[in-house]
Amino acid sequence: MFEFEQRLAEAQIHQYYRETGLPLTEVKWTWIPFNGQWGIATTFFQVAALSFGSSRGNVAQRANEIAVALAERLSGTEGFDRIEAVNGYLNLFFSTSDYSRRIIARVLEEGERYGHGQRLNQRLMVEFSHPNTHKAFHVGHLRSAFLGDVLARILEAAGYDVIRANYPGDIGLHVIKWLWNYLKYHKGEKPDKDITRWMGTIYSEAIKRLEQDAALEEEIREMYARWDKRDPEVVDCWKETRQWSLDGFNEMYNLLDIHFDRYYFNSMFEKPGKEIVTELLAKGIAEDERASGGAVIVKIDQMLGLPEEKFRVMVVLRSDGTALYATEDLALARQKFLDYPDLVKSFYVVDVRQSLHFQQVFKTLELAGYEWATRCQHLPYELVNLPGNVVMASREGTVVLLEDLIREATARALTVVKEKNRELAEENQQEIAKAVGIGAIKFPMLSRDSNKVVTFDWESALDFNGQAAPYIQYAYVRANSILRKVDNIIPEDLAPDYELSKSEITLIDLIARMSDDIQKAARDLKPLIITNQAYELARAFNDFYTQCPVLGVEEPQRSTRIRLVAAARQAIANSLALLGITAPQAM
RNA sequence: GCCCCGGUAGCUCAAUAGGACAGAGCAAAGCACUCCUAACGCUUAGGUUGAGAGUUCGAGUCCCUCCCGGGGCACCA
Repeated sequence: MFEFEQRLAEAQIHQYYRETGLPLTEVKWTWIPFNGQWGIATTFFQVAALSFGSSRGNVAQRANEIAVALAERLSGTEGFDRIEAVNGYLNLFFSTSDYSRRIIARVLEEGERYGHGQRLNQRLMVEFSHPNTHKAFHVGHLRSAFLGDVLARILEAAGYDVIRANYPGDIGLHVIKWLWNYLKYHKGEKPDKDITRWMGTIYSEAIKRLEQDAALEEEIREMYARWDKRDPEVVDCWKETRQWSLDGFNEMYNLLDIHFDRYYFNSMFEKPGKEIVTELLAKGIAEDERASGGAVIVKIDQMLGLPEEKFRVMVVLRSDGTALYATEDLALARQKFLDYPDLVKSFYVVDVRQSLHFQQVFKTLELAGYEWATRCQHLPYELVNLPGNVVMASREGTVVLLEDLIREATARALTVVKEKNRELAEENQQEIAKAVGIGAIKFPMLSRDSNKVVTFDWESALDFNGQAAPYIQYAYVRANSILRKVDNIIPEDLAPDYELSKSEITLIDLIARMSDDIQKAARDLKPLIITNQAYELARAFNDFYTQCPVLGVEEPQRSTRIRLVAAARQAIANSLALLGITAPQAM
């Protein structure tokens, strides 16, 4: 926003360094933390420390001397209202009127693109969600779905072209067990509603049956053999029932506003995976120990000549010659680069327990000579547990189903909506409840660092107060409500010619930081930077709302504030969009 | 045994590529609703950032050693 003035100041600082023989260190700007008037700041501790060379000196004192000298020299620079030196810091305060006018004008001009970066013409892939077909979808699965979706949104906003990929686990022992139970006890049945729940029920029933009677394992082996031989009955049944699961997932993805560009199915990679294993053997990277009853393995540490264990040993093919997850992951990684050779990065949003696995897969591919292997990156996240550190697992029955959570959250939101918006049509009330309920579910999973475990409990999941999505949505609604009263007619660009209050300045300040925050979130791959930003923005708006009347004040203050409200509404809307959270029109 | 991650207010979490007094929410106590929607706001209280040593002008952040918790380490995914 003030890039020009900033660069000018930078040039002058360097000029001063040259004249006084100080080292030409980079000038790093930070925001001045104080409220009231905004600006940028830089420190001179580093320069001061360097200036002493090997001899000693009082760094703090020297830093402050430099700051004072520069404050003197820069005083009067255009674009800055005030320049001061404090404790070795040089603070440059922007001219408030000019600054706020520029910010507001820019937001209103750029609209939903405000804060977004220039197109970089660099393509990325984010793989996330990867649900298992023939199983229930529970709350533990949400984290990957939300994180991946929001990362994709953030990276897009930062300027990348993003391919959103899904990798459903559509085959494997769990599917075989499911098919066995279905064909034996439920043949011909079809789910009508709540597909995913129904699929999950068939699966857990299979597990129960197998637990009760160990002899049934033989039937599972037979079923697996039939699958291997591509027995038409089994394959057809698999195809049909798999689709049910996918339909169920799609329903939920639509509800959650999550979309994919590309589906890779686990079942597609069995053969190509085995081909890669053959290749690894030919290249002498993998070792076939099947003759001695072992498996096909890659001794990664040994290949790399590492003295200590790091990547350990990866099994790439079972001793019976069948493929395992690792086999398929080798082929999947390759397929992604066959489809999109220009990928700058290929991200995998998968839980932290698979960290070693991915290191092994990527390192093995690197050893095999695939140069793109170094562009693969695992983005781990911690699990969602139940109180008492209980892991959510379908087999254990320790799960909270997504359907139930959405239903509960939406129902709770609906009672509040009905209470507060009696005059609204039922249909609109439902819509708002959905936006609020789902937003409330998403927010807590996005607002904590991905390497922190989330403990799910109903009470806090359904608590809409405080640092939560509804707070931000409410700020949006309030802004919207003011603007509706002026029929959304926004006054022409004008510079505020009254002294801005602290809450107006804070609000503008936060709006101004948006594009920095998006870039930072993209750089660090951290959605929580956006949840923090959105929350602070909402808080600043709520503060402004209570402190500054808009419609009841005289011109030109009134028009300026209407413009500010419009800019704030846009900024909040953009933040919510990045988080995949709907901004409702009323609450 | 080896590797990875966490430990910040009673609880749940922040802390911008080492930078200004470690900040929010919840819970607690009090205040506030004839005024653009109170799903809001204000005040108070609450901290030896797990412990110890180190690097630095400056450490919650970086190095080292411990303690506690979680996870991972050959044919599960």
